[in-house]
Amino acid sequence: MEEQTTRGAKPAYHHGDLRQALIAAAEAELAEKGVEGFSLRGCARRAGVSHAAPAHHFGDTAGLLTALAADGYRRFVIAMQARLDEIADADPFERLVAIGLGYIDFARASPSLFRLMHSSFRPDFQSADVAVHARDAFAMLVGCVSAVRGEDATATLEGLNDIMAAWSVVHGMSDLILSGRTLLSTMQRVGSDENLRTILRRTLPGGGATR
Amino acid sequence: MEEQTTRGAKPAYHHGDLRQALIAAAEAELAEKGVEGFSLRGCARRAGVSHAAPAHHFGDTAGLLTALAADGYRRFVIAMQARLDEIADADPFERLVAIGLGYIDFARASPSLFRLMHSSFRPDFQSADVAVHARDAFAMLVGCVSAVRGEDATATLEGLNDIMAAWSVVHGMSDLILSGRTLLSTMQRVGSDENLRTILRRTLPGGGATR
DNA sequence: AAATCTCCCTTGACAGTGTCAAGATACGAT
DNA sequence: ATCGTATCTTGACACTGTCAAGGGAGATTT
Repeated sequence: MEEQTTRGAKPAYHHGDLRQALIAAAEAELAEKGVEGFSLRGCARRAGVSHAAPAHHFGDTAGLLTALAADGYRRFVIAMQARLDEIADADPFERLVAIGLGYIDFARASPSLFRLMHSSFRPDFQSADVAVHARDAFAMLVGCVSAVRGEDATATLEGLNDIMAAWSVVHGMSDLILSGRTLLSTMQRVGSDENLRTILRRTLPGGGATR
Repeated sequence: MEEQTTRGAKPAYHHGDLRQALIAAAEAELAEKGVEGFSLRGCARRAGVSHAAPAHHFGDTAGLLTALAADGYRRFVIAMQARLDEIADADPFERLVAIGLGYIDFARASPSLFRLMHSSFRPDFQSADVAVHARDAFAMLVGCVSAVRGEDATATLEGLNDIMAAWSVVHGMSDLILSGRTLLSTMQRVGSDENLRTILRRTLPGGGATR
């Protein structure tokens, strides 16, 4: 039974599964060198193949980075879902806080991947592989904000503004923590998980004094 | 009267003022190619000098990018100050909103420079030139948040959290707008200046329902 | 005024990069 | 068993950043 013609995890020709091995190598390369130090030939070396081998599977550097970003968004959704699963709480606002913490979890766990997904233009974000997971992530956000508001948040300007506000807070916190040159993030108290939760509770739409 | 020994705008030897010309060329290169497409030799070509000329003034690529980032932070402060100047309002909270709008102004006006300053590790952020202006920017934020709270915001955990929250909202909005792949920022209504002000008024600490 | 000095910049080279073309190799199918 | 095709390698090209060495113009000294 054939799965896919082009993308599927074809069993093994020479290498085993070079496509997957290259993605793993690329993630190591990315984590170690960052987006700006990323090298296609470096990935090939890590995987133990010739310098032109990646081209056959991914076309060019952008293609490999696109595959990385796609996998990143997939795991991004998982990270947010994990925070949702660990609370039995069905309170909509607490669920919004939870995905915010998951968002930050992901950024901290995979800083270079996060940067690739949000601050680079090298991957092709129009790619279907990326778009499908990115939309999932966006849908989680919209869903949680909608639940808090008790209406489809995309229907009204106020709802859209709440989406924008929630996304901004969480994304901004993640990015500031990653840049690491904030005086704040280096202070243990401010960057602690519990304190981040406090900030989110006070700042996310539907929380704070509004609550 | 000598100004500085190393950095001063020494009048002209062969070129006129190559150092300044290179910075201008570098900014054009950055705006056109982005951080990831930035090329030192490209800057030299733009300035009409040989490929190794920049090295003498800036050492290496990181040196030139550091100079760019330093100038970026300088103008970053100016952009925030401009928004402060245009309101006669002395209300502390409105002043906080104003610097937030200035922050976003800068990001929109110089997206690549903004990215260089916040999402790259190539410039040397320990450099004194960068640090001095970056600290000015941070001081503006701390000052405005402190004014809203009526106390030194860095003195208490709640104050630090307000700083973190305010910074996160504004930085996140800027970054999301730049990435441009948010459904939101493409919608005229959400990205409009007046609507951004509305969001900030509702989200920044000391505003919204708290107010 | 002439020679020297010093700084600015150029030239040339090297290792490394991404990408393309062509060839070798091994698997699956006929 | 032969063929076909997907997989990978080899080689080449233009490009990059960085280093070493040299040339040339202003300033300084004798």
